Order: sequence, then C-alpha cells, then structure tokens
Amino acid sequence: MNKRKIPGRCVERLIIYRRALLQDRHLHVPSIFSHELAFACRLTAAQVRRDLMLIGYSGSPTSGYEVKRLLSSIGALLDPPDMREVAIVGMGHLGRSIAAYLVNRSPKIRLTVAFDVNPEKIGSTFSGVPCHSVERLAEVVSSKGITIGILTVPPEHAQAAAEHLVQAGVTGILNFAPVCLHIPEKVHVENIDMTVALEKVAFFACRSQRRKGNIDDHSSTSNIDQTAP
Amino acid sequence: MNKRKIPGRCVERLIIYRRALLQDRHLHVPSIFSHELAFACRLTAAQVRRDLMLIGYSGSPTSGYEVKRLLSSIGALLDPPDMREVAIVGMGHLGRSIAAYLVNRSPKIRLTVAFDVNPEKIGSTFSGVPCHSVERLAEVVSSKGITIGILTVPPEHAQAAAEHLVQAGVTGILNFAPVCLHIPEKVHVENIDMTVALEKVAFFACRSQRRKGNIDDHSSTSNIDQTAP
DNA sequence: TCATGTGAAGACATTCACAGCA
DNA sequence: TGCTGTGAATGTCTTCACATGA
Repeated sequence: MNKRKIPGRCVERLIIYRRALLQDRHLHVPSIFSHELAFACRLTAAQVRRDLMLIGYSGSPTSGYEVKRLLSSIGALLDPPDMREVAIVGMGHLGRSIAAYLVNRSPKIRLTVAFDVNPEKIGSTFSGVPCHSVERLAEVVSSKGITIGILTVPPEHAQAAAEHLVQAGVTGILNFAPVCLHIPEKVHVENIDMTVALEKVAFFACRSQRRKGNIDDHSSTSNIDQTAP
Repeated sequence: MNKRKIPGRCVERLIIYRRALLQDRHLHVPSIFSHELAFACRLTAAQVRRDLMLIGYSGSPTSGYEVKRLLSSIGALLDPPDMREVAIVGMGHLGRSIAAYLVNRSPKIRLTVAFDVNPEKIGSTFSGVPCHSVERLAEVVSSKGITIGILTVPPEHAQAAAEHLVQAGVTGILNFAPVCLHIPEKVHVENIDMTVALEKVAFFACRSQRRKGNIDDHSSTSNIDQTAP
C-alpha cells in the first residue's frame, strides 16, 4: 500500500501486467491465473505472485485473479491521484516522434508542452503539443505545475536542459540523451540510451550462429530484460 | 576475458565507461582514477574498480588507469571481431528518427537495411539506409548475414516481425514495440519500452514537491538507472 | 488435484573495508 | 598519503518448495 517500499523492478512489471490485462483477450475474461499472466509477460508464475503479494492483492486458488479488481488494485498503486503534466525538451526528429508516440498513452499522464531552440518550430504544434522557446521553459513549467520532463536534446545540451528543468520544479526526468546527468538525486532520472542498448544487443547476440528455419522453440518462461535497469 | 561470464549490468557500464573516456576531456589526458571515471558516469569508485577487475584490466595505485590502454581493453571485450550488420523493421516516424540516431554510432555496428510495408517508402532511402518491402525480409537478412534486428513496428505486428527476423537468422533484437516478444530464448532481446519508462518516472517522481531555486545539490555518487533495467 | 501465498534459500549485485604498494 | 585490487559483508531480487484451502 505505501508506495515507497515497492522496488523499481516490480513497478516496471506492474505496468507491464496492466498493459497485458488491458488487451482484449484478457479484459473480456473474468479471471486469470498467475501462470497465464506470467506467460503473457514472459515471466515466472512465482514472480507474478510475489509482485501481487507486494501490492497487497489476493486472488483465489480456484479461479486465480479477478481481472477487473486486479486492474484497479494496480491502478490504485501506480496512478497518481492527480493528472501529471509532462514537458518535452528538444523537438528534433527524435523528439517529435517520441512526442507522437507518448501522447495520450495514459489517462493520468499528459504531454502538455514542448520546447525547442529553433525559431521555426517555436509557435507551432506537434501532435497537438504546443512548442515554446526554451527561454520560456522556467516560466511555463513552473506556472503549469509540470513535474516531469522528457529530454530529447543533443547530448551536449542535455546537462543544461536537465538543470533548467529541475530548477523549474521538475521531479522526474526521462532522458534520451546518451549522457549521464548530474542532478540532485532526489530527482528521479530514467535513462533510455539507445546507443548503449544497441551495443549491448550486439555484444550478447554473438553466440550460436543459427541456421535457418527453427522457430519451433516454445521453451516457456524466461527472464524479462526490461530496458533497465 | 571469456565474454560469457560478464554480467549484463557490467556490460552496460563498460559501454558507458568507453563513451565517457572517448570525450575530449578524458581522451587527452594520460590516465584517470577510478573515482574520476565513477563521477563522470554517476557511479561509485568501488563499482568501477570491480567492473575493470572483471575484464582483467589493472591500473596503478599512483596514476590510476591509462586511458588509451583501458579503451583498448574494453574494446577487446565488447567489440565483435567482425562488423555486425543491423536491419530495422518499421520506417514510421519513430523508425526513421531512430535510424537517423543510430546510424554510424559505432565502428563495428552498421545499420545496413530497412523494411516497411508502405509502398511509398519501399525503394527510398532514410539516412542513407535503403528501405525494402518486408516481403523481402527473409531473403535480404539471410543473404547479407544480418544478425541484429531493430523493431519499430506497431505493437500488433511486432510478434510476427520478430519471428520473421529470427527465422532469417537474427540472434539479437532491439525491440521498441510495447509488447513482450515470444521467441526462442537463445535470441537476445533488449526491450526499450518508452511507455513503461514514462509511467515509471511518473510513479517515482511524486515525492517531495520542490520549491524553485535549489539546483545547489552536489551530492555525489548515486546509482545508475539504465533503461533497463 | 491444482493454484495461491509465503518463508526460506539461492542467485545476483553492490558496497565496505583493508592489505599492499608506490 | 592516497590509490588499487579484492575478500567479506551487505543488500536486492528471484526462485524454490510446501502448507493451505477450494
């Protein structure tokens, strides 16, 4: 119940459970067993049960977990009571496509405003999100009570942009720039570093060179590898 | 030395160490101490020393680690002997900007070819990468010996696209689609799930609401929070 | 019989703390 | 003195295994 003691990994999985449960195939079924949910998310049944235990949800040994009730339990834990507003800084190609991708993904999280240095972009809207000059960042972020920032600026500007966001009152940053940000540790930073991810895949992909035509492997549970860690 | 026993987290950090070392500020200095490298990467000095121990690199207590020699040690471990070719599937806005972002990032990893279903995109090139029809995926991927696939297709097509990639001989997938892929576990999958990351930031960002004007915090070492998880 | 909830064990990752050395 | 390298301790996360209950 008290949010602070839920481990980060568990939060990620809860988000994934919710997404799986919201798919038609699960949403229109009264209940689901731990091993079914585990299979959908590529985890073990024990992991699922442990996570649900952590959020204080109980199922029944006969029918498993009630989907609707489980969804509201997860929502009660994950969703903030109030709407969270998000700003995105850097409206290059990456920023624009990420904005388009993330807009309207969650009922409690709204991408409200964008910032860029390029005068041609200032004043226009992208995916319905108005773009301002970064010079107005502090003013707009504070006045709208924005608490989350997405960084899609070039690496050399990421540190400065992050500092501006923090100074304006942001308490969480989703950083796409391939740099390590130096900001107060009370601000939660989530790094999405595609260059690292690609190199990591390249490193781990060099085992058994596969001959073609063996998609027959249906080995069941394996571990999640979620971005993150 | 033998790659298989290096933990995934450590690999991520090694990639980050290398990136930090390649910055001008470090590249033009003969040597670096563990705490300096740690600071640049927002880690602890002990963590850095432990990681470098794992790859069998030794520094000197007086001058620390020789930057150039350390770089080649990391490269010897991370870099494949041969060039790795990468295919990207899905050339929507996200796919195109990710392609632009990842092209020419690493000397040993080359984004070679793209695929899409849209006839208007087939035949053109994006960031210098030629785009083919997905119908030719198996043929092109096998013939070019491509071993890594990037998935930027809509979620409902991700599973099928992943299976095609695996069947064509891919052994590593960087998946941007917000779904859990069901493929043989010998294929390394790295998930970059922006929707999960954003919700996670929103969850953890709701602590102490900050008043403005306190960027003065210079508290030192904290943990990495790399995408992944 | 089969699935849940959970203590205990195990695996994994990080940090501590100190010997050894220049 | 101040660093590295590393055994040991600690902390975190995952899996095992079984009591319990329908």
